[in-house]
Amino acid sequence: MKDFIKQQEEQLKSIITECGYEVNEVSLVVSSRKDLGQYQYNGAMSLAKAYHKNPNEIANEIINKMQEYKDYTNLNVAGPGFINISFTDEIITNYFNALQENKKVDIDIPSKKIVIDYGGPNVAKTLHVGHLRSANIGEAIKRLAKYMNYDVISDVHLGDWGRPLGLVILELKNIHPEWVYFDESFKGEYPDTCPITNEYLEKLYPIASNKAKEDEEYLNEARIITTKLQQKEKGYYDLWKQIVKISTDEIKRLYDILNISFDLWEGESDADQYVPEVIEYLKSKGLVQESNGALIMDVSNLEDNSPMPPLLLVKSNGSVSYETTDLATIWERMKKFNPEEIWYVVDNRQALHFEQVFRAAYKSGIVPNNVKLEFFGFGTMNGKDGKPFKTRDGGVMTLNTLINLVKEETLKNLNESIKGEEREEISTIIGTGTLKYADLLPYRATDYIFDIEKFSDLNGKTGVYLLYSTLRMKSLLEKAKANNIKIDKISIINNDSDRSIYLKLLEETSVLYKSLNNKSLNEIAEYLYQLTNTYNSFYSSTRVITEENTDLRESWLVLTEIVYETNKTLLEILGIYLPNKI
RNA sequence: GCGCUCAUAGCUCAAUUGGAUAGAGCGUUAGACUACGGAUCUAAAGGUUAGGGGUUCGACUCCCUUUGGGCGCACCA
Repeated sequence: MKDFIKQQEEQLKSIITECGYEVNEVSLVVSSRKDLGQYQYNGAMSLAKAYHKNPNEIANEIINKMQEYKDYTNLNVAGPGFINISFTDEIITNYFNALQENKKVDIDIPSKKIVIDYGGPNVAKTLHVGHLRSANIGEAIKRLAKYMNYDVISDVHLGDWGRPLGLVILELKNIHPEWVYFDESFKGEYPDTCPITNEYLEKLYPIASNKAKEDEEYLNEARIITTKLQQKEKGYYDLWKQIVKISTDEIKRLYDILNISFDLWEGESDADQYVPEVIEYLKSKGLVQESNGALIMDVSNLEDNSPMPPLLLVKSNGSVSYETTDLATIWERMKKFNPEEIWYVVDNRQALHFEQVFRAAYKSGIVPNNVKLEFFGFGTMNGKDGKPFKTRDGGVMTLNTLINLVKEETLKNLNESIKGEEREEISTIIGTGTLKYADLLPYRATDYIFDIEKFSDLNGKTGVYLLYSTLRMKSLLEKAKANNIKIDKISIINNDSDRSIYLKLLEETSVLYKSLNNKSLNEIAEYLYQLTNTYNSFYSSTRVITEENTDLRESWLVLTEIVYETNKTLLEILGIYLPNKI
């Protein structure tokens, strides 16, 4: 069914038209002066400009017409021409009773086909805190878009084709030169299992990376191996396949704990097969130049007020840059899925890189102008010192460690009656929920400070608080059902305490639209808290089950059910699991 | 050097994209309740929105400028 506020906006629009004014869109917003009304309409001021009239006069014409309807109470005009509107309890309860039968509000925006690219973990490198945001924010954006009926394809876009792999393979070659992978004369079948464990693999990369920083020779060898790998040279390529497999298994394990999943597990290597045709294509368009032995493409514009560096296609040593891989990935996605938009949920620091890649894609015609490539950057998670979050001894904090940290903090306060395996499971669910909620609460693009005690606070704007409160609603409903109390229909709004919950519920749809529009989840996270807090305030002042007025008791229970269902839906959109108990 | 970005209550973050009196959480102070799950609820104090100028009915928001952070500037990804 149609959203209540949308219905009201349409009605108001026709009222304004009747008054003789033309408006494109009428938007009702929650009042910033609750003492004057529940909602406000600010359009009289802009109409005044267009019609050269006094805004106050226009506002009064509009409310005079509104008086003819039975939906409103306490209509008034204030200030330069703000129209304040309140709705009758009757129309509100009617709406929610109808909604209980129809379940979901209509989504009235056209569906779009989207490819969303987030996560971006690197094979052979340990997942660290930096990977949390992309995965967490990206996952929630994906879920939101799906909820809003978009046709979404998510792709993890593994970093599996660059120098880190060359480094790791070189290190293995130095330690185990006898392996068949490194025997050029080897003609047989390579083993079908990986010769090393993932744990060992993750230790290798930092070692190799440090060597490369100090030893030019070593770095050059790694470059050569990287190039050979990219040319799919036997042995190297086979070993690489094994490495990718064990590494991906570990990545999947961690993402699974975090309730993060992907439709596609493609990587840079999958786009590699398109690189030659992409470069040929660019050449045929006359867009490729040689510079210092490398192939580059100019992506500058006349309007640029600062120098735009060229896009590096092929490095002077012959290996492929990640600009080209990203371009080839776009090429592949256009060919396979032909999406209307491609979204990138990536660290803010990559803004320039994607600006270059997007320009190249449009300039060359790989992407037509009517397809939108969008970069949704996110800020850094910092420690209390305002610098990127580290372990106590200053090392890189792995995602695994971070999850365990939050889990331990959760265990400190977890109900003693929960024991054994269940205790383990529930603390993981609450810990990750806490972590994810805290990460989604600030606006996507801002840097924020990670403070574990604050995020796990039982009493603040936190994931634990939400989960606890939501479970308490559930338990209230179960208790009512156990006592055979009917939960069917709302007939009474008692006072401001429950009315404010209904009003808060009316805001849900606009929050979802706004959030989708901005690709930011903080609106949803904040709303979830507000709704829950409004409900808790009611809960603490009201004894529902023992209420003697059975109509009132039933109304309250239905209200509880709606809030509970709304919380469940929104937590689901944010990708936060609701445990069975806390 | 050039560019991007940020600066809001003691701390951590918001602000419907230009709307009325800038809001939350924590912390502080003062309260409520043998509780349908207390891991709760109520209230108060706390602000020259970094400084200055401009645009208009109206600015945290847009423009200019100063100061101070963060980040990025082709052969790492």
